[in-house]
Amino acid sequence: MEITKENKFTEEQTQIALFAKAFGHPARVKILQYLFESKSCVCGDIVEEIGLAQSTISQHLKELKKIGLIQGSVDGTSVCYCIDNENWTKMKNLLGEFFDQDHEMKSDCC
Amino acid sequence: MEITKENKFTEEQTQIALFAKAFGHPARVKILQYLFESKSCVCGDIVEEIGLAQSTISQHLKELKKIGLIQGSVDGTSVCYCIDNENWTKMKNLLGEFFDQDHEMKSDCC
DNA sequence: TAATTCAATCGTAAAATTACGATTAAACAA
DNA sequence: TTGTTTAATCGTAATTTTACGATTGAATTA
Repeated sequence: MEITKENKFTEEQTQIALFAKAFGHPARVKILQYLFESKSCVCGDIVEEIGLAQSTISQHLKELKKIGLIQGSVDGTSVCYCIDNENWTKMKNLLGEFFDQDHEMKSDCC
Repeated sequence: MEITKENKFTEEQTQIALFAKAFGHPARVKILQYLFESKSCVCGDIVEEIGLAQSTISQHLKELKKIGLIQGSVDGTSVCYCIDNENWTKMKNLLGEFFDQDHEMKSDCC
């Protein structure tokens, strides 16, 4: 998604797409589920859990961090990742509203 | 997403990612919003509305159809697209459950 | 200090996505 | 029948994504 075509879409449309993209790969879905379910959130544990190379997981974590869904805090030589609850809620509200469009459906053709 | 790595992820994780991917581009977000809001759902009108080439829109519509979120019905020389409400609901439930994980959060580190 | 551990980054290759113009095929109109 | 309209498909280029091994850098341990 280039910056140059942002005029074609609203901020909201772009933001929905960016959030959705974060869930658009099963590895990132699994990482997020793991962060919710597990007591541990250490990067090394995530690597073992998901079953992809360490550098690949690092890339996925970077993306999730960039969009704001997770945070990482350094703890010695390891890094602990966890859900950013504030942004998770924002995401839920934005996507939730988008999903609930079917309740105010105006269209009647087809 | 190759088929070969499906063993690394559950059906559910893969399905969540596939649905999310459908929303992972602002053009498809806009198309879906248009289909909900507008009385018209003719392909040509969508092309005008979004502001991308006809062939590009056709590709996006194909993806949305493939994942099952929309249906297309031929009407003369034009094609009328609309939301597949049954699958939209399935998607809402699946993604909604995924989003609501924060309510049963077990993790407490960080 | 030297060796070790952990995760980020680099470099790179393969695959997927996005976009467009051109062409095709089907339905309709003259 | 011939021409027109509409949307799908084809071919292709540019960009992005995904994945991996190798390297780096920071913190810890011996």
